[in-house]
Amino acid sequence: MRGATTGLSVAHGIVGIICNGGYNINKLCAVGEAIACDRGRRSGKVTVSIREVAKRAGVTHGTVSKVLGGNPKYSIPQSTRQRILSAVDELGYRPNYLAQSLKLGRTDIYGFYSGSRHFEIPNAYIANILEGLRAGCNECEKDLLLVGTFRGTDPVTVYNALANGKIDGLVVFMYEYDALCAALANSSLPVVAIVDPVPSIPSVSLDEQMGGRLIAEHLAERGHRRVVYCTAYAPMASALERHAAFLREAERLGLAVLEFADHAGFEELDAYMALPVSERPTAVVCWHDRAAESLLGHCSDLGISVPTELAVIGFDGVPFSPESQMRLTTVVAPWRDVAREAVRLLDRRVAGDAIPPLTHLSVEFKEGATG
Amino acid sequence: MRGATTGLSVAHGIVGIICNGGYNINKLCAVGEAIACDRGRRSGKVTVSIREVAKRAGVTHGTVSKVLGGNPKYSIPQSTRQRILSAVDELGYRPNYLAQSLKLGRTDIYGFYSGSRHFEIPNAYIANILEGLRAGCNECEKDLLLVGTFRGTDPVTVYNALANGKIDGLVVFMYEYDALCAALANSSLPVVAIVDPVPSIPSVSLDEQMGGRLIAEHLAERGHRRVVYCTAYAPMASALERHAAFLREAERLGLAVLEFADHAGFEELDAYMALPVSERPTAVVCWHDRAAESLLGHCSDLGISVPTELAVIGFDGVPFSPESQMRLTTVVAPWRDVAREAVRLLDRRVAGDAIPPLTHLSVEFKEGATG
DNA sequence: GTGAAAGCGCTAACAC
DNA sequence: GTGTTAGCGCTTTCAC
Repeated sequence: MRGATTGLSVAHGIVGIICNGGYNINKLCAVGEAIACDRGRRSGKVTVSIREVAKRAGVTHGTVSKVLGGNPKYSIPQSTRQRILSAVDELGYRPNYLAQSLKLGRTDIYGFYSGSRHFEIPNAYIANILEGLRAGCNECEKDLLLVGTFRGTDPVTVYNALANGKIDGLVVFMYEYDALCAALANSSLPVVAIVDPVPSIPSVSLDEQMGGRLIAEHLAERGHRRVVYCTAYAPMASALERHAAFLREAERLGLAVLEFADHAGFEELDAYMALPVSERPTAVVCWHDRAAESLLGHCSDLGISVPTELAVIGFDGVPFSPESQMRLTTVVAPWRDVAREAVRLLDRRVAGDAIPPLTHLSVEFKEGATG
Repeated sequence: MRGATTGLSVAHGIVGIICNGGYNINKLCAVGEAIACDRGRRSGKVTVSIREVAKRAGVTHGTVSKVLGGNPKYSIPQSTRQRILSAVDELGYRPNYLAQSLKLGRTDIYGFYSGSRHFEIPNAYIANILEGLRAGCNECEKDLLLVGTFRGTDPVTVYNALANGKIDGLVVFMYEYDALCAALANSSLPVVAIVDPVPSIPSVSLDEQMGGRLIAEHLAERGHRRVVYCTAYAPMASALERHAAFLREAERLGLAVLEFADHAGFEELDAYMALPVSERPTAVVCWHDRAAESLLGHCSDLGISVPTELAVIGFDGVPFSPESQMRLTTVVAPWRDVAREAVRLLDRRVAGDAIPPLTHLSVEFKEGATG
């Protein structure tokens, strides 16, 4: 048995040793800073500014700025530069981002705003989107600001919270009929929409046509003739487009399509299932995996065997942990990539490039055990 | 069958109708803004400032500031106030956050930084932490900045990126032996650590003592005599503390404990399982659910039946979707609450209150089907 | 090569 | 009640 308890008992000691040994603490916790700790934030000067560095180095603050800015256009001799850098070190000077940003009109922060009422990060679909945003921001070296929803729903207030200089660009996730869209579209703030494409805002979304088509083809191939489509609780452009594509393809393939709405419970579906066998649907296409999972529960409750009696097809395919994932037949949507691509486009847009109004990412049919 | 296709075909039309009908577009997309769109950001003045509002209202910018600031200390007559508000409306003025923040020394943004190399949002554990941060920030009306990791690992650089005025407070998630800790502890930036407690930084974490104890008690109750503890890949204070608590309690209860490390594969465990029955362990306690899930896979591969031959206990209990979650016996950790509590404390700290150096949240034993 | 000065947009103390 | 002014910390143009 190994001595893990020993490791624990000295754990606090380790901190001091490693920290003091490894780095110049003066650089991290400088004189000015220590004073600041004592006084608290409100009583007087807390941070050391460029002017104090200048004084200590015997130059003016303009010169300090030139050295620190690193613009090769100004040639500052090594001696002065060295004096300034020493002063920076000794005083523990750190440039104030706010002042810098105000002057430069740039914050190096991208924002994300979701108007969705159903926004919950542990929802794997959302988590993947956030991960994509994070990855994208890391790539282009920006921090990511999650703009809070506490401001309510008044578009003017929300817009003001978004377009006030705090961020250099914005990724949004909202319905195209949100009043905010018009404002953002006309704003000078670079914006990219994800998931639900928004007209007049560059958007990154799934190839919903492909999604709808793949599902219809699969069902037809499997010999289904009558199927049910379970629609979204809200008229989201992306879901509608997939729905329409599905219907088009279903018609072409001779599939009869019944419908019921996700939010309305299973009464309608139950009614369909009570039809005589000749008229009874043999598959349900759900607008997303969660609806499909809930339906599977319902089938299990009613003793409907899946997929023999009823096939169930989802849409999303966001991997939970591989082991725990249900073997749902679904269409895998690259949410992570959607978000990351959005940030990449945003970055190009911010840099002044033109970007495509609409970017579609392919989806992939994934045959599971439910249909 | 319902006509969803109709809804789709007019979808784009809806935008205009709803947006124009519902709100004052001038407020959202004002004159100055429209011009800005044309010119782009770099060519000249983009935003309308308080001075332009002042000019239009026939007052000075100081007066405008007073009206907009809403400080009751200054009493501005209705007539002037009205003129100013109209000008604000007509010009589509929005206060510049950067300027405001620079002046006030406050950004209304809380930051989150994770030094962990394993930071991936789709990991349910992380997702729940982020959700807690989001909820907490929403409660105290702050935006949440995810500080990127692209700056590398040099503590000076990272520290500069954190303590530069960009945020009012910080929640961190890192090992206590990270060099950054010392810097943050001495910084004037209010900081709260989560998950792994950091000495000298107020921390919110789980009651690991309780976690370790609950597991040992459960195993003893179930009649186990020889168990294996699967340890973390890194010496995290929280995991070490739980481990130690488990060992203590196990000893008290007369449980023999073998060990193996998560990262080292299953060779050690296999060796234990090859022992004669009298010496063979009957349960494995994993330092977190992921390790447990992976172990379950291993057992399944080797034909070891769980929990008959070997009980498997996890730690985390973050719910994936309820339907898809494995029925793992585990200890449920309230990650969401840990993060939310951290933000609440941070908010109090920023307001000037004293906050406890250490906050522990209770965990809950959850009996599943694996032990 | 370095200094002086203007100004980013805002708030707040002080004067009238 | 309103105007004036200083200044938050920084960058950058223009003199010297």
